[in-house]
Amino acid sequence: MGKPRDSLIPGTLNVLILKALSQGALHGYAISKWIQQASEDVLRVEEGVLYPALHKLEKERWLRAEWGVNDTGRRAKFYSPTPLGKRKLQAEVARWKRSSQAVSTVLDAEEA
Amino acid sequence: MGKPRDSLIPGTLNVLILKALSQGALHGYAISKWIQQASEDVLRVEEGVLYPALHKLEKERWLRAEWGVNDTGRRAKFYSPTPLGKRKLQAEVARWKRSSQAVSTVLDAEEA
DNA sequence: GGTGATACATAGGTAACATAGGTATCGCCC
DNA sequence: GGGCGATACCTATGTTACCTATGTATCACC
Repeated sequence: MGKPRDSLIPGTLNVLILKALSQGALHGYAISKWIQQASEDVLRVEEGVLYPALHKLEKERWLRAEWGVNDTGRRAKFYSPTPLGKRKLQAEVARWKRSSQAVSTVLDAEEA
Repeated sequence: MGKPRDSLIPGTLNVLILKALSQGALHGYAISKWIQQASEDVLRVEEGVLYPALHKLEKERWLRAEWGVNDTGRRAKFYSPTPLGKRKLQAEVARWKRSSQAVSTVLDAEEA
């Protein structure tokens, strides 16, 4: 089962979730759609991956969750970042930039 | 206090190895050093991670291995890419660019 | 003869993602 | 009123891939 990692780059899901919530609370399904649209359909987060990740982030107090109602009247669990989560977003974005830049530098290297 | 060093981005090791070998055969230890230097010391590949990865790539016929002697006269196992490995390098570089660009696009998106 | 660098290797643990299922509501169309 | 797709949540299991620790051996150097 757990085959090639095609869709997501492992290790990036948490920061993508935090980024999705940086503009305001969203429920899980909307987070998934937001990431998909913001990435112009390159990134897809399957629900079986998203929900366990949200539960873990809530448990670690990066996010807090609250049941509510969406704009069409349906029940949904809305997530928003805690202060810790906001700090983590900044740190994780910086880490991504540093590491991904390093990888790109290596892959662009004109070998000597 | 050197530069901050992060663990590898999961899924990038194979392509980094292939890139290291794109200009000619190298032995394992030299691959590790090459990646470290090409990334300006940001990326570091521990030996316990590198050697199993090399064995796997050899088994999957991305690489072939040959025992030889390095320039100081020591025995070492030299790896070089197979034709399959060369195709995989191109494909993996393209996949990395596409996916990493998508992540960066999302993380750079305007916030509220 | 002790230390550090080179060079290879395996073992055990964990985190993360992929896949596959499951429940339930709602709107729409036939 | 039955079927279907979209929305919205959830869990269970499999597998990969990396992390850490540990081991062997050679060689240069002081």
